[in-house]
Amino acid sequence: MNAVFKALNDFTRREILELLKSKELQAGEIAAYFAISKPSISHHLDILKQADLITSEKKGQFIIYSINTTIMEDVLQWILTFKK
Amino acid sequence: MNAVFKALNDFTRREILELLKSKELQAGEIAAYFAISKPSISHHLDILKQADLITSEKKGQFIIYSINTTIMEDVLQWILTFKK
DNA sequence: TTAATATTTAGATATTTGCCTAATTATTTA
DNA sequence: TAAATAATTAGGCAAATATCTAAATATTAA
Repeated sequence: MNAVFKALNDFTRREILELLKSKELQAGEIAAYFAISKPSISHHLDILKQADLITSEKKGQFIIYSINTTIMEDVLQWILTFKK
Repeated sequence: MNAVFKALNDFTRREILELLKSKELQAGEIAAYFAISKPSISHHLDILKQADLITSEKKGQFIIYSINTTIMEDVLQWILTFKK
C-alpha cells in the first residue's frame, strides 16, 4: 500500500493514469502529453510500475503501458474501512 | 485532492486515521501511540487537517481530534472512475 | 500568581523527490 | 553495418519532507 499511496501522490502520475484509463499507450505518446522531459516521464512510469498500478510490454522498439485496475481495488477496500 | 493524497502518503498519518476510526482522541493520546516526538505528531495532525481528513476542537487545555469521513468519499469517487 | 501540563511553533538537519541534461541500450531502417 | 529512433539509466541540483530539540502559548491547579 505504501508504494501505491506514494505513486498516487503526484499530479503528473495521476494524469498518466487518467490517460491510460481509455487506452494503452507507448511511453513516447505519454511523454508527449506533458511539458516535462522524457526521462522524467520514464521515472514516473517506473514509480507507477513499482506500485503495480500499470504494466508494460515491449513491442519492438516501443514499450506499451497499460493500467492495472486490480490495485485500485485494494485502495478502494482500504477507503471503505473508513465508511460507516 | 492534492492535499488528500499528500496526507495519505505517510504511514504514521494513515495510522493516525486508523486510531481515529474508532474514537476521537486528544493530541497527547495520539502521540503516545508512536515512537516519534510530540512536535512531529503535531505536524502530522496539521497535514491531515489541511487535507480536511480530520477536525479538531479545543476543550480546555486539550485538543480533541476526530476523523472526517466525507473526504474519504471524494477519494472513493476518484477511485471508482478507474473501475470498469 | 506561580508552577505544572498540553500542545504548537520555530529553527535546524538529513533524506527524499522531481526535474534536468548527457550517456547508454535496444531496435529498426537505409 | 551505420544512422536513426524509442526509451531508459546515470548523475547532479533545488525544493519538499520528516524528524529532532528548544522555545512559546494557553490552560489548569497549588
